[in-house]
Amino acid sequence: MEKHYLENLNDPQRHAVECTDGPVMIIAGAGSGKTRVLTYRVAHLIKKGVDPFSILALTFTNKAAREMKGRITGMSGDEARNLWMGTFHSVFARILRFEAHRIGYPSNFTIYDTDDSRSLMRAILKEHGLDDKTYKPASVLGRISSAKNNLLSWKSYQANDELVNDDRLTGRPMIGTLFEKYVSRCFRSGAMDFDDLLYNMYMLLKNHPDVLNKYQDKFRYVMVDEFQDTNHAQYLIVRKIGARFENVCVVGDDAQSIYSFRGANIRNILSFEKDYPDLKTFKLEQNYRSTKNIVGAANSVIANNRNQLRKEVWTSNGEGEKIRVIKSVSDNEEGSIVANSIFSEKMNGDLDYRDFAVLYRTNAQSRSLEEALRRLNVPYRIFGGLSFYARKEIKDLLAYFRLAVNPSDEEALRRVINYPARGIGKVSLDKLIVASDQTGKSLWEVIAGLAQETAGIATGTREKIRDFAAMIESFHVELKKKDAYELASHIASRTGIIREIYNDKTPEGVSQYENLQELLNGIKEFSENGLTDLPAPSGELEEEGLHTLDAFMQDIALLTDAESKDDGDTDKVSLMTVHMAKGLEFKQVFVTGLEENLFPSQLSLHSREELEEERRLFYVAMTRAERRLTITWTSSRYRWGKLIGCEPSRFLDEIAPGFLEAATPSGTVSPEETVWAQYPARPKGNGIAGQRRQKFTARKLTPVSKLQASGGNVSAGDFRADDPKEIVAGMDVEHQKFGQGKVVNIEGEFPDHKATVFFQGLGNKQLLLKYAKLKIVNRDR
DNA sequence: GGAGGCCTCGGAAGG
DNA sequence: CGAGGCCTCC
Repeated sequence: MEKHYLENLNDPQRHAVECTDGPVMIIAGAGSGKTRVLTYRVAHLIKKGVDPFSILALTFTNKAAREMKGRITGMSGDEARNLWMGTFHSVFARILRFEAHRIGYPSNFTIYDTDDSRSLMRAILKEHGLDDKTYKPASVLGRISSAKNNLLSWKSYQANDELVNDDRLTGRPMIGTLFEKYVSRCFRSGAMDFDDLLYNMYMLLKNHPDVLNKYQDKFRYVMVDEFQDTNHAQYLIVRKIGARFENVCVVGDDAQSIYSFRGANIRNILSFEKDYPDLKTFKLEQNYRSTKNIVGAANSVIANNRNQLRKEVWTSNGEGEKIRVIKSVSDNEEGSIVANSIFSEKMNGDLDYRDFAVLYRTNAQSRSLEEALRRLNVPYRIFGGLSFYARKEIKDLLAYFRLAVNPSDEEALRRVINYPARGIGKVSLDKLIVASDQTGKSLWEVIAGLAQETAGIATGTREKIRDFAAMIESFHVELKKKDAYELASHIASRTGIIREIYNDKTPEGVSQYENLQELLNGIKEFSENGLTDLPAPSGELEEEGLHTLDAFMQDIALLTDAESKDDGDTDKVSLMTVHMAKGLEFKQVFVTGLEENLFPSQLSLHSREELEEERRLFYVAMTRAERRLTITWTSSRYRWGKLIGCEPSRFLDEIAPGFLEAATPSGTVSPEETVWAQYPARPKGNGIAGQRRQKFTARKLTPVSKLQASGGNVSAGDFRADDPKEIVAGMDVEHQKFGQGKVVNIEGEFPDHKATVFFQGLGNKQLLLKYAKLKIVNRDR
């Protein structure tokens, strides 16, 4: 560590770092060096001789934990490895596995992700004959989730008049019962959902004084990042763990609290002051990120919020450019203005594409922006979207791994009992579930101990079920004998998954196959090196020997980071929602869609609290910009296929005029005037009411990254089918999914004529020509 | 069992 | 409009 590392800090930052003992709250304004203070504080503790094993640092995302740990390692060296630094969920999962026996769970419990929870809830609804329109799984689970986050058990829920009344009033009196069923099904499956990791952690500490004692004693220093995002359960757990030494340091910014919709409770900041009377509060108010114009404009907006802590963010940076506000007449024009502006500023300036970000309130807005960027060949990357582990093929294989570790895992079992197809159909499965319900046994117990007389399942099917159970059992037995990679690849081939997907020669199939290979490669790397992020709860060293599959599976459900795979070309414009942009910074930022009912969202307009959260969201958006901020809005846009008129957002009026560029009238930065000229004809400007979208906007998009990933020759966007009447035997044709093939035969009469087409690698396919979209590649016979 | 049709719904999203 | 879930038909 550098000798005078404290000199890298300004006064409030340094005070916050040096004040290591006793309760501390750091209110960190946007761009004020929050991460720097957190990392320095931990490094400082280590420097002072505090054992890293006794420092607990909790974050919300894996990314934040990873980055911070990396930076601390940079300052303090290898010792940082022993820090307990991770997300709330991963740290608690680690502890819960260690103490699982206390609460009746196996230590290899499964962690259900949102899909698992949903599928379980759907199953429960069906079993109870409840209509999933009235009882929408996601909304029922939402009620359960917020109960758990407020530390309410199903019993307390059912005993709570207010909640029960609410449910009766909304016509869903069964939610309390569903809560109970859901919890017992999870328990029977040896599974916890994300909320259970918090709920059970709290109950573990509350009901087991010796356990509480152990962890209070162990964690002498506790730190919490993004404190404004904590929910009630997280808050109480932190308070409990920190109760012995009271060396609890929380860092946050009330002005950037944008997650109340998922349970974050901004009042925790106020409770914290009440709970710790000798609390020391530090305010980081100097912004190092942005120009005076940007900081001033953002301040003027957030000043409209009534609920906030007093704080004055300032900067010694230069004035910079004024904020641009640009009006357009359609979402398409908004897109071209943004794209055009990026294109020309990249040309004229010292900026790379990666210095630009385009932000929006809702994902649906990305379409017109993408189209515009693509037309100018501006490379971009969309953040968010499907994580690697959320892909179907990955989840299928992981389901087998989950079963190998914990055969009681009902969701995994249901997912793969007939995938790849092995003749155990829906009817048999329903019978098994009925048997499970009647006996109170888990689905696995029913299957594993399948009695001769079980509820009228045919002998042949029973045989198949037995084979399946024996296969899972054999995987289970191998867990400790083989290393993760050996077992994983054995499972992949023994179950037939690999073969199934290898035989699928469609572009999708090929990409699925590559993804499975990537997963297996990751496991191989784990087998060789291990990858545990957190030290073992007891503090002793990791056991020597094999890196087994169950060890690999421990944290995998918690790795939900959206894919951040670089295809080598990282110089791209970033497109993302404002929520995703929190914590990031860019030299130039475009905030789009500043219209009433969009930003602020119309769903936020009925309460002051929600409107203030929207305003904080806009504040977050503005403060992402370092040098230049551009805000756009349009007077009409397509929403759900319909063209609607839009009014400018009230937030625009809240920006103090002194920070704004003189008004830019609509069309001043007209695309036609500049680079547009070089590109294919585009209908003249006024996209106002009535005008249909042009063909290029109606086309389906294939993201640039995907094109590259698949070798550049998949162009779903350009696929145009030919008239089926023209197709005759002998032609070469192309199918959107199956690729190129040769028409072997045509039978039947138009419009019911059917073609037999031979596709390379796929064999003959029967295609009804009135449905199958075929493009003629070669008319020669 | 799988593909395609029909219906519904529509805010943001970490673990 | 487009995605996702369920249902139906072959």
